[in-house]
Amino acid sequence: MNISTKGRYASRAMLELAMRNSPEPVPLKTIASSQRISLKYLERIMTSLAGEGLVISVRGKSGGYLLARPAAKITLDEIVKTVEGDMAPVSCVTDASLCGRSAVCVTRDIWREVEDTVLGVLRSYSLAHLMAREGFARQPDESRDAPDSAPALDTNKQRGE
Amino acid sequence: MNISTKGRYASRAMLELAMRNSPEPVPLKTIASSQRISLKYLERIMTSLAGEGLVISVRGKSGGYLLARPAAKITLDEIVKTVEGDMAPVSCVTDASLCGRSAVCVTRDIWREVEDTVLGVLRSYSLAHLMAREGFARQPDESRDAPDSAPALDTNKQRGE
DNA sequence: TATATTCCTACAATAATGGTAGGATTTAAA
DNA sequence: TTTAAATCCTACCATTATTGTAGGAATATA
Ligand code: FES
Ligand code: FES
Repeated sequence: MNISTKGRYASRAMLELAMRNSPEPVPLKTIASSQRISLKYLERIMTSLAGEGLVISVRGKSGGYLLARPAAKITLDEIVKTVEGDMAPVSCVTDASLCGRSAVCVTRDIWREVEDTVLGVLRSYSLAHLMAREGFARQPDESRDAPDSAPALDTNKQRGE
Repeated sequence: MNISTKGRYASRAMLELAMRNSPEPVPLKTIASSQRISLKYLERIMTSLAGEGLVISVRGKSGGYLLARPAAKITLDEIVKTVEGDMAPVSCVTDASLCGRSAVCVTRDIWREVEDTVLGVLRSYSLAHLMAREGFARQPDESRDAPDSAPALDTNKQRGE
């Protein structure tokens, strides 16, 4: 029962992308250093996210990555699923032919329920939700008294694996 | 996101133990062959279940294993947890010191929620539930018309991984 | 005593994870 | 036009986890 570094790195990178909310593409060098993730590894991760249409990649100088949709429309299950691949805790849930007599298997339904439940939890969180948790939640009316020094985000914020 | 063979083998072995409902200890040789699990591997799995008090082991000739409690009182989460170990999808959920700044980490709470949810699903299934799904559900009043020939369970029933 | 069992520990083959390395390609800026 | 900064691609590799196997020691019954 593991969510590998890929899933966690991808989540953190996407969250940072959301928080920066930059109109210009953000280069991975920036995110890699702020999140302390190997650049090369992160490249591969982001490439697959781009392939799935969650981010838009801009090549060439002053290129980088942009969220493909508003942060409120990107949920964790999408991110985790694309980088982790199949989320079924047992392979036969996805492909019944892998197990001998899957038709009569009792536990299979339960593994399936486990998968559905996990994805349900992840689907209930969008990047916007996560941003709100970070304390960047002063959307509607500026009501909360924010610290004067704008929370800079330069040094490794939300570090921690 | 995986439940390894240990968790699945343990579940199937326990289910078979429940279905046999034998007053005499059932030797692993029997279960291993009926479930097509390596005997030596199964030994190790059952030993840890015994250590956790889910089954009772009887050593020596004509020994074997017995459920330590009625099938209705043993849930899947206990089985899976003991053989799989920590079920947290990310290690810092269990031990916060493993992640740098876990105090300010947003995603950590979510990984924790994932773990809780999975365990919740597993906890909602007892061995008795699983037996019922197998069609051995004639508990309360013998109302359902059971096949005359007692369902023998000898050949590999509920095979499939 | 012979036999059938659990218990214990060490080893090993395979697969998955978590990267690194080295470039090729693209594109904006100088 | 050149240079530099970025993504893209693919192959390799080290480490760890998984999934067992092997061989016997301990235990208890018949
Ligand atoms: S059929 Fe795959 S777990 Fe039973
Ligand atoms: S502190 Fe471990 S995931 Fe954030």
